[in-house]
Amino acid sequence: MQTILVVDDTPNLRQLLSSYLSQEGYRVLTAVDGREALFIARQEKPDLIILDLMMPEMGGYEFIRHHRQERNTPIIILTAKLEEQDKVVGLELGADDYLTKPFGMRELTARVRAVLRRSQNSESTQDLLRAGDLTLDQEGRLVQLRGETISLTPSEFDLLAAFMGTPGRAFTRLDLLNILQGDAYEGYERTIDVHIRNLRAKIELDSKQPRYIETVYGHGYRFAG
Amino acid sequence: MQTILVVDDTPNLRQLLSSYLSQEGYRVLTAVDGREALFIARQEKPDLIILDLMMPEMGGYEFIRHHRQERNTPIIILTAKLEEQDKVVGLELGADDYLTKPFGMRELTARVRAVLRRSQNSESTQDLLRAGDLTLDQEGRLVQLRGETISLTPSEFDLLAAFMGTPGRAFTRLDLLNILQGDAYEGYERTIDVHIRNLRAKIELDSKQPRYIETVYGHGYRFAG
DNA sequence: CAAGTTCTTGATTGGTTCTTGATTTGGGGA
DNA sequence: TCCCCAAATCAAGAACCAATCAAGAACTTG
Repeated sequence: MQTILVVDDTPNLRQLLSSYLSQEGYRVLTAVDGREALFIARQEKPDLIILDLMMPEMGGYEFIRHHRQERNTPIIILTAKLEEQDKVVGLELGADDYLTKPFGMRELTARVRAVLRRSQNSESTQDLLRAGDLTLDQEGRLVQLRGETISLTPSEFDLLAAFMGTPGRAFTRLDLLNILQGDAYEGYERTIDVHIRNLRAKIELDSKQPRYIETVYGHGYRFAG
Repeated sequence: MQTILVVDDTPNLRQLLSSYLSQEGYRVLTAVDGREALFIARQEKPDLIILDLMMPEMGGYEFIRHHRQERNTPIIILTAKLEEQDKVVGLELGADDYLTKPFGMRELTARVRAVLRRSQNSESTQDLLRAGDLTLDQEGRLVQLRGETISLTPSEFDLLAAFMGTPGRAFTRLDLLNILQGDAYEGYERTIDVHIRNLRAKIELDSKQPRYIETVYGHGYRFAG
């Protein structure tokens, strides 16, 4: 099932889109501004984002810029203004399509289907995760630190990918063991400590005061995002 | 240089689009109806088709249906009518975008660029793959290294084609086995190692320090791109 | 059908990574 | 501040992985 993230500050429109798209068989998430949208997009990795350009807090443009740094989820822009200028800027920024309000639901779903079909064919879904001066390429299993490719062991890479995939989450050691060994994990939680130690040695400037992988005392570890 | 085919029955519009797009650096061909468009498209294989839906002789819908049987060139639809109906049908038929008349030239070029950019990313059907001083011709199943044609076994060729088709991706051995034997693959992952070894012997200067086919420890192999 | 290729297999080797248990360091509550 | 438990560290053995080779099986081609 495909997931669509709707980002709009007006509750009515969120509600409308949400119910309509749900009926069409999509899983629909909503966010009220760019900030929340970024957060949800990181966690849920939606297949498509429908975005209102005019929003308080973090506006649409800004959201696109930030989000594009991390993923290239297709984006459909909603705009109230009929100005050509906006459309052009939006498309240049990397939006995949746009709709001017008011629009019909039939039209919307047609666009949604078209964009999703395209993005599935193109499958150039490069999974690039970024944080600070770290870049992790999931597809290529490559990690760069300040532009330099660094060499990680399989476990180190998998842990870092998990961390960067949901920055800010505090993982327990069991969570992490789970990631490394599947749910049939067994054995020592201390193993994780050693992997964390080795990872820190490779990516942190000062292992004593880690910038990326923080210790959550009594719980586990968290990636600062 | 990219080629755009403009299909419209009104000479004015053909002229306008043609001169504008030429200025933007595209090679522009024109056709007055669907019949002629099909003919030209077969010959010239344009990178993009801009199509007026309302045309005498063979109409826009019909053209799309016929053309899609042969290729999937991206198509932008022009429509005078503001009816939602048309847009929906057009998109369902496989158009990639549409514009309602009247439209601005800035808007048009933005769309053109956006659509071409998208289709280039997804163009995995490119016949000639290049990397460093390697050239792989999919259609002719030929590989050249520094201008010299080299001889690869079928498996070696298929592997190299897969690698060069998505450089930078880290394939697992199962991925590769899949490519060689279809999804009914069976048997030893070590088989892949041997193919890789033989491939390296043919294309790498120093198999110990491969420039093209890198080992991703604990995972598989990656073509450096 | 026979000769020549290509593919697969299994064993071996050298190297990397992971895990473990003991020990030291450090955080936080009483 | 002291005490307890959690986290960091270390080194060594175990487990794992990639490269390589040679021989036989499977496939192609004439």
